[in-house]
Amino acid sequence: MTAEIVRTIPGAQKRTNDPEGMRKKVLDVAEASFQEKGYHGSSLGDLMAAAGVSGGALHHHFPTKKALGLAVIDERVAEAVAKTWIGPVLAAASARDGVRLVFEAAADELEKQGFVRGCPLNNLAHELSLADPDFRAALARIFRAWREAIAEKVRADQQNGGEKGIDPERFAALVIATYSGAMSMAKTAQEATVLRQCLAALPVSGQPAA
Amino acid sequence: MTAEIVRTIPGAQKRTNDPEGMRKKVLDVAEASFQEKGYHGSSLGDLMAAAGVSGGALHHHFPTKKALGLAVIDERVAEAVAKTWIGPVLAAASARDGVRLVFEAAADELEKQGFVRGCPLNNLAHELSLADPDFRAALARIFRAWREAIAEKVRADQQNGGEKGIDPERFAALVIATYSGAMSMAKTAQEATVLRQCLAALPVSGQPAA
DNA sequence: GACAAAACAGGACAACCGGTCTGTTTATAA
DNA sequence: TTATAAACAGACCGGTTGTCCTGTTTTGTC
Repeated sequence: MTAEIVRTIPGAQKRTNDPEGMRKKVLDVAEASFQEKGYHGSSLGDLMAAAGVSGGALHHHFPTKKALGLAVIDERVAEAVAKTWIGPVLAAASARDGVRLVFEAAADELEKQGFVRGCPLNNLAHELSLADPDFRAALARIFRAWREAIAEKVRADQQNGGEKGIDPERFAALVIATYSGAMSMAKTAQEATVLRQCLAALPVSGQPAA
Repeated sequence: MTAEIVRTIPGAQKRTNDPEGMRKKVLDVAEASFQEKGYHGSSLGDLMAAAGVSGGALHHHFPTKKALGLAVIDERVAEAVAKTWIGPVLAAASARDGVRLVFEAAADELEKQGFVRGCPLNNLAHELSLADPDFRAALARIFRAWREAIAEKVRADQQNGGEKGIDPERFAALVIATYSGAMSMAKTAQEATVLRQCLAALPVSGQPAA
């Protein structure tokens, strides 16, 4: 054992001018393109050009287009739902408050951008759920985690004496369905007002009346 | 003016063994395929084979694939929404009753089939809204007609002394968004229970509580 | 029957897509 | 230094797609 001490961690290679790896760049471009043009509407050639990546590099990190799609779903879409929905709801004073905050934040964001791309999860769910069982399973997992997080928040509120008289599972289903459908309508109409209308009609405001 | 009286209407020709026209056959096949495999996922070759139509015939009735897509949206999807939603709601005793009936009918149908294809309008809306302005406009028209029909039913109920305390526009937005989102979740989970959960959480039952 | 236009049939084509293949560079370990 | 394998580069190929083009048949009009 006259060899020197290893000074680099095996498996953690870094490129000269690419400290974070080319894989991340591809995922960034793919995530954006899948949302705007869909999975089938995004060709690998387009992604390669947009990311500045050669065909060999892309094939090295993602052997097939399906592998890239699954990576986007598992790593990016799931993270987006966790960041924009699950986190804020769990951090809010109550489930109802959290839902209202997220709806308002989403509407504000859409109006600020002036362009509605839709919900990443729903966009891919519609296109890929019936096309491939693996895609469907990956998307269903995200929906389930989303629902369970909201339902669990309601149960926690109820143990603290709040949110009486509502069914956790039903509330979670209603909230997610309404949000998804409202984003679908907003995307088609290219207008965010329907999101605020749905929020006002939901039983999360002062007067739950529709 | 010695000519005889015309005895046939110009432009209303009929084929020998095709009394209803080949155009209808193509629309039937395209409508079904677009819903299951999407617009981009349905190749003209597949449609030609499924409909038993030659390329020349298809090109004669629909010069481009986009023309076929617009025809499916304008003639079939709009009609489907009118038949399964607008009609039953207008015929019901009240808007709330109508919504509940349609939700239950949809859930029954899904459970009977054992397979969830999703809402035709939403499926195409997600795939085509951002892809083409003409598609988006056609789909937005259907959404708008859907919303206005439900809102108008609520207003009619209110003039008859019912459905007090609810905003017609908000109610319509909530109902359609919830239905669309619930169908999206049902499609991804391949299960119809979420539809019944959303119905129970909607303010159309005896106890509107979520 | 003669003529014109619509309604089809079916092949051909250029463009594109996803995947594969063979090199070349770079980093790690001995 | 040298061996080794990962990280890329870039050309290539078979298959598919949407569209177009040229014939042939049917339908309606004079």
